[in-house]
Amino acid sequence: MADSNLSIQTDGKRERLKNANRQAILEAARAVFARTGYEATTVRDIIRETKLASGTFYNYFKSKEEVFHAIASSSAARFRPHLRNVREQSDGFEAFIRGAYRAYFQFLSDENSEAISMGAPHMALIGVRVDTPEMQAIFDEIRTDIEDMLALGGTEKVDTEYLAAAAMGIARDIGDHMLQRRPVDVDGATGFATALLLSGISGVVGTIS
Amino acid sequence: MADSNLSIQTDGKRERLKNANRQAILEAARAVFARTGYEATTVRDIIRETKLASGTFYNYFKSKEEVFHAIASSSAARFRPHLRNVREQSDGFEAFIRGAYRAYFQFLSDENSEAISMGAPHMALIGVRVDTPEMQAIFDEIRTDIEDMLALGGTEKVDTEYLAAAAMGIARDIGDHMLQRRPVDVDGATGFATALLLSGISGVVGTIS
DNA sequence: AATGAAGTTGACGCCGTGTCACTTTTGACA
DNA sequence: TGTCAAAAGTGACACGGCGTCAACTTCATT
Repeated sequence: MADSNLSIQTDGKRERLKNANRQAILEAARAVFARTGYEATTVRDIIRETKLASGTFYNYFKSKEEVFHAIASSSAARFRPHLRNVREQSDGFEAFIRGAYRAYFQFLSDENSEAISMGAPHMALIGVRVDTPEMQAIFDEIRTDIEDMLALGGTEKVDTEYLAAAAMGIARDIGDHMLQRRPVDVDGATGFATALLLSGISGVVGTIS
Repeated sequence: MADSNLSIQTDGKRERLKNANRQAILEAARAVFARTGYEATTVRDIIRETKLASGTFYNYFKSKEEVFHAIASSSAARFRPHLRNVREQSDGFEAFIRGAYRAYFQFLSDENSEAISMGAPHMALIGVRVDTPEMQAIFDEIRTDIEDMLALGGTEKVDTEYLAAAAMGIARDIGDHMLQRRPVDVDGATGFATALLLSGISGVVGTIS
């Protein structure tokens, strides 16, 4: 048969080119969104930053919205390994929570460092709430982590969905405010969020509505 | 002079008409956003739901984005009195927090009741994060409330900006999840958020980064 | 009733979108 | 190395939403 070396071949000029183009579009989109703001940018604005023609854009993405989701997804995908590290290296619940918050705030700071150094002209991508499958996956992962950890502790039942939601809500909003301050203080945000959540949990254990 | 009855006159067919038109556009926009989703709706879609011509839209709003902000602002503006009631009628910090969360979750439930009963086809307006001056005002109000209440208790210094941010982050995310559950349980969400925040605060008092 | 100001109307020009027929590039096979 | 089909790139074009504006209608004032 002809499937000796089908499917995923990273070699071959074709594949490399396709990959490079996709990356070029993503990078251009990232830059333009940051500079111009999501609403105001057009597909042409994005493609103009690359060497490609307008039609080529549509070989890779269906619309500007899809590029945006791809960026958000890749952002979430890049975060997951950090979270995995934290989970594996943490000894106990408190360490996990602290590590997860630190990882998130650090990640946020890194991802927005460009926008921060530019004085955040369009506040980059923060403030835009996205709900991709990747995001959902992270939520589920965190919820499961919390469930596992609390189960180990032999504590009573908790509404882990609400708890995970609250943990992420805290992260999101404190993160936004952290990015507004100069200098950006990852440790401060981490300490605050961790202390708040850990103390808070003791209040909701046994409070399954 | 002719300024006997200038400025704000609610009577007069002219004023009434203008007001009615503005309301009609807002209501139509609300409906179309809920049905079609924000991104997909066009100004024409909105105006088609009214008896007005396309050009008239622009006598009232600069763009679809501006209508959206007006809706969000009015939503926030309608919430503020509830918050004021809570503040005035609450005796002590705990009562205030609980009252504020209950007011918010109840408000959220009411505002989205239409979308909820329709099975939330486009999840209405939730999931879209807006940052209008009205929203900012609510944030400031809550932050000030927290500062005042904590000062009365004679507690140590707290990073009230982060605390207010966390309080609102908790509200937002738990609120979103509350709306996904059937039946929508305002009391459950209120209890959870209140318990979490109140216990959590004891962890951050004295933790000013 | 007359008049001007305020508000409405919808056709129009502009511009971004997404498509598609055509061209160029790539890699398989001889 | 030359041939060829499949894959990818290109940009002109038709379509549709946007915002404007000159003409028109309604309102309020004298």
